[in-house]
Amino acid sequence: MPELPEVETVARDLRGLVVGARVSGVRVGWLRTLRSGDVEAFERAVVGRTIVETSRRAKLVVLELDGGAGPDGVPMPDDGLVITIHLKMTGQLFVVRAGAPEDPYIRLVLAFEDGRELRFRDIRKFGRIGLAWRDPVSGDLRGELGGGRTFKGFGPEPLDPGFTARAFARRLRLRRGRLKPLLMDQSFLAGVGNIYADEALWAARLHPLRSAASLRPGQPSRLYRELRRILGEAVERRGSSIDDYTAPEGDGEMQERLLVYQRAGEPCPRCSRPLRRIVVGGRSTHFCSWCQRLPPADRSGAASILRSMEPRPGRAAAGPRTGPSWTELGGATRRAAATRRALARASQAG
DNA sequence: CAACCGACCTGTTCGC
DNA sequence: TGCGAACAGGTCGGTT
Repeated sequence: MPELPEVETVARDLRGLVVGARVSGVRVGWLRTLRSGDVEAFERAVVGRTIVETSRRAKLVVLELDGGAGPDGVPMPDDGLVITIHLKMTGQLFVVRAGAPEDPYIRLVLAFEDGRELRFRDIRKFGRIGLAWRDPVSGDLRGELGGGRTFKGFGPEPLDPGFTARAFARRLRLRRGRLKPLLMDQSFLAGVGNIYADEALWAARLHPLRSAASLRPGQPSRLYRELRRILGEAVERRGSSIDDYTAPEGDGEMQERLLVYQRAGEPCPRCSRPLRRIVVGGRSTHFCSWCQRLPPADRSGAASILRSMEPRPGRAAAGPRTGPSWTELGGATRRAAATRRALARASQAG
């Protein structure tokens, strides 16, 4: 669930909690949480080093480390080593005192010399923690220590002041795919996931199945503008608290401002026609088929997807289930999620 | 290059 | 009431 705004919030919250903390030990509860799978190598690399900054790149939380100390206690030069944390869907980070009670979902712990711990909690075990390097020239993340895969190149940061509408349009011109998967392609643009892709496309009045090549003048800059506006507001509001997302210093409130995500069947805030849900690239996609038109050229390839669209009037009596009824479940789901988050926080509070 | 699928995981919710 | 299927979705690797 965490996308750019949520990960940014976690990185910012952590800054005040872990900058200056020196790593004294590592505890691994689920081996595959470590990208390299090599606990000893990870320990050797990070124990004795101090976290000097926290940041975000794409959907990665980045903990920047100093050079640590050599055998004789002499400070070692900064080699740009960083710890990378990908929360994937259910990852959470907490800072607590050592010995605080913990539940069975703690997958990795960084112990600090001051008696506190950074705990990575992840119900579904998809999250990954690794080691990488900050390239002194480009400033971007490089490689992976310990035999893990290298990061594929991340695209530009949508909120980077240097990322202009012109640069976005230029990038768009190089691609031919559909807009929704394109926005979520981390090598095209960094940090956008399912929620904010849907919101931005609706705000820009562009159909998720629209091909990038079919955009008319003015549309790329509109998409650029809406995407930045929504991501910016979401960062201000500390992200959307949906399902398992929570930040070290508390939930966000952007979920109250989401206009189409998980709102299939509800009236479109712009035209009042019912919002639709389709599956694109295996992911739920929410849009308004009136406000977000598909040009004839894009229709043939999209026909099979659009045929499975819901909600369908009068499908209650018979026929296969085509998907959950978000309209009726949204509230209950969100309440359950809030309860889950509260429990998670309580179990980490110590 | 683009699209799609299965794998990775567990908890929740749904239909029967 | 219980049971199994569907679903949530970020990313990677493989195939078409």
